[in-house]
Amino acid sequence: MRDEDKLDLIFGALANKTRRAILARLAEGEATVNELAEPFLNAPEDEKMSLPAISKHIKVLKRAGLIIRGQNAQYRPCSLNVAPLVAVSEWTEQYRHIWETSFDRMDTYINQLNLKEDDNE
Amino acid sequence: MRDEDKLDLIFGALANKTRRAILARLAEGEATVNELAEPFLNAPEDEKMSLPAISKHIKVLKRAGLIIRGQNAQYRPCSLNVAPLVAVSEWTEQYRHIWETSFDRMDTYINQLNLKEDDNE
DNA sequence: AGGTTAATTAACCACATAGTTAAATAAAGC
DNA sequence: GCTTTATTTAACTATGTGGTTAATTAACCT
Repeated sequence: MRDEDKLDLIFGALANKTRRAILARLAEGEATVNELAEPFLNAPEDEKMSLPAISKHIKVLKRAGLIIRGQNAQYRPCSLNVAPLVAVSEWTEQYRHIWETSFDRMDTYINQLNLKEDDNE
Repeated sequence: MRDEDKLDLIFGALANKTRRAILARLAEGEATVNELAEPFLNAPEDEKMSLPAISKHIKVLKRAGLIIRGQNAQYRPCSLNVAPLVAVSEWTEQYRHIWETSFDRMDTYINQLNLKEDDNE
């Protein structure tokens, strides 16, 4: 698979709040699926989620290379792999000169305006 | 919409090679839909794409706030808005200390191994 | 008014995501 | 061997993505 195409999987994996939360948790150290799921099992109604749902999210993260699975008895702990995040960082770097050169604050302003308009469409 | 949820749209918009190519083109200056579509209309078989396809991609990019539309006669030029890219950059920054502290090269190595294994699954 | 150009929308298809509940697998511990 | 614990898979539903071709809208130019 080409590097360019890996970015599809990586960005796709990051395009979900639950998965980003899982990564944030893994940044503090490896965890089992149950540990990762725990905060979602007993969560406010609108954020509640089942174990298989988390299991699927983990699959997506693994496919993107963002996590590595271990094996320890019946536990299959997840740990964060930062390499794809480095790839994302490098990708965004190519645009840095644009927002550092000139219309930084103005762009931000227009963007906020723009998102508000979108809400009415 | 919360900032956290905007990231869903932003990462989702970036999770596609065609859309990233459109952004790369826009980094060089504003362009009309036809101008953006041109390289895809006459492309090698496997990359060929129609105008409406590009139009849809632009819609996704606009929803994520990555492009701003102008209006000039029947032209509706697109221009890049970097604010969401700044948001992505800031999001990845929170992980930088992890890959800068220790197992940088090792993580990368494991990741590559990992992706190869995935191909066989 | 009629035609050209730019761009979007409609209607459709195939497939992926995101979730559910229920069943299956795998290893551990009596 | 049977039960418990950890995790995944199956089967299903609803919705989003990514593409197509054909039709529509919008503004310009004679």
